[in-house]
Amino acid sequence: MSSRAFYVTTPIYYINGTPHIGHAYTTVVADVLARTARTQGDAFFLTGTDEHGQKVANAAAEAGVAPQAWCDRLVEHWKDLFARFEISYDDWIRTTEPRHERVVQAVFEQLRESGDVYRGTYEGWYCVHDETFWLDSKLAGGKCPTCGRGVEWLAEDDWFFRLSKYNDRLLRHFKEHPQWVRPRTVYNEMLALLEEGLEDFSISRAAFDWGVPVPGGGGVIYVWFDALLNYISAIGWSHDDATFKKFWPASVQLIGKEIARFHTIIWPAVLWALGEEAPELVFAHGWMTTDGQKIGKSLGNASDPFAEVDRFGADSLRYFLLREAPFGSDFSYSEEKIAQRHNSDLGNDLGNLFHRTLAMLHKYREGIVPAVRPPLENTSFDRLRFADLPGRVRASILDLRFRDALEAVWELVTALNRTIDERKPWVLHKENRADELDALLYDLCEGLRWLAILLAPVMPERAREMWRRLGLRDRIDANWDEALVWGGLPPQTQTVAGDALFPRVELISS
RNA sequence: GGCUCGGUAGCUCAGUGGUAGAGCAGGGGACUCAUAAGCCCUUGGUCGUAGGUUCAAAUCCUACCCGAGUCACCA
Repeated sequence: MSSRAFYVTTPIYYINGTPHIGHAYTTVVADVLARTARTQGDAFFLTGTDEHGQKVANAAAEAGVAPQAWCDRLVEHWKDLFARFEISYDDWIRTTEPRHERVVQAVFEQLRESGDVYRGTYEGWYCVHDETFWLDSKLAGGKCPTCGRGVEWLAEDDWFFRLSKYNDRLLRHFKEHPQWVRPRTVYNEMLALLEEGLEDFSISRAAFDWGVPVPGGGGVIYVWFDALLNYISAIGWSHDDATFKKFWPASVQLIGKEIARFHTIIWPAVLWALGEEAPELVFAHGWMTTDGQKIGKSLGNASDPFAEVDRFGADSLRYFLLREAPFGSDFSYSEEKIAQRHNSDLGNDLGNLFHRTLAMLHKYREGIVPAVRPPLENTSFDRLRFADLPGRVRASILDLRFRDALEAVWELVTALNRTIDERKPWVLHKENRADELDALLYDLCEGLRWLAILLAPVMPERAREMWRRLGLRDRIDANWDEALVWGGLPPQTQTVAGDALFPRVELISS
């Protein structure tokens, strides 16, 4: 990673409905990246909502309210959900905010002046429901191939973006930066599209008015063109150069794979048209599936994310989402799998390690972290083996290999559990080998302190609880290079006994 | 149909030329500080199929089978 500030974005979420677990997924991933990046420097984490377009207008009309009132109501669901998941976003952009609309119009005007936006006529079949133009050859029996509804012939004067002009540069960019779109399969798909050739496309709509007005009149700006610009409007493009230069180009832009075209072809072209750089990395993750089916609201198989948080806890869900599958590919989501991860990894391995260690500390030393004489010797715990652990964990996370990162952390969990069994503190106590017991208990507690710090980006709430029980007062999210030095746990710290960190949940058998 | 990716232990996956791996699940054992958790040992795979290249292939090439994705505007 460069020394420049870290900037991570999620898609802004289209609020024609309420959020499901898939939306939480993308946002949790971004949150883990941001929290990790903050342990080594400046970071900015942007998320938000996409509030324009005909579908939002329609949803509002059905609810019998004005579009803006609809958005104001819906956005609260999203903010509530992300609060439940402890999402530490630095800014929440709404595309209906004046600060955003001003930028969209400024972009439009600049591109109109430079000639990359021009006036043309769009003619073709149009599906109102999907806000989509269709070629005659694509229609299914005269109906919209996507939603099956009727289409109408539309001919309207629109503004077009000169995408074709950037075809060659995009090809070059893809060839020169084979890692800029991940995973590989999405990169290949996009490269294939580029090789087929790009056409200019319409970026305005005349048929409805819920959108950013085209400067000077002539309809509203196409919702996608509007939406993409959130990534730069929020960090000050055209009005706050210092902030913009600090964070752009984005370090990581997370997306779902269904919107890869917009983010890896149209988006860089628009940026280049503005004289800006493309993002460093666009990462398209896979779907969550149930029984091999994509989870989505339209399929009716999306579980209520609020209920899932109530059942398992936000941290267990966060852990599951990152640990279960390699990031990028689809993965199957089920309560059974979550319960298994929760009970096995979190309850048995981590939670029980924490619990048994503090229980012994209380039984043998009144819960007070021993002072070790001489410091940090006479222990069998091989801490040198973990000297490079923080670096490995951070590198894996920032490379979006979350599963690798968690597996690395679990090496420490396993090593601590093994050490207890090998050194048998209950024997040391019975035989009055006080120095050995002190040294062992100290190392175990110090290991727990490391775990709390390393896991804080993934499980912020439970990590804070570990921190509190360990009697620690300073920041859990301090710079890892300074905080993760063995021996950082102050002797004589009074710890707090308590209930299980991850109480077992019963597996559903149905 | 074209293109892309994948098919490795019951499950989720790692492994891209040199004697098949991890976690979970299953089986056995020793212990007791602990959420009947943890620790140790262990069963289990002709690496989708058929050919080919090579001293040597899960790993490279070809064909085929199966699954997923994508093919111009689906947050």
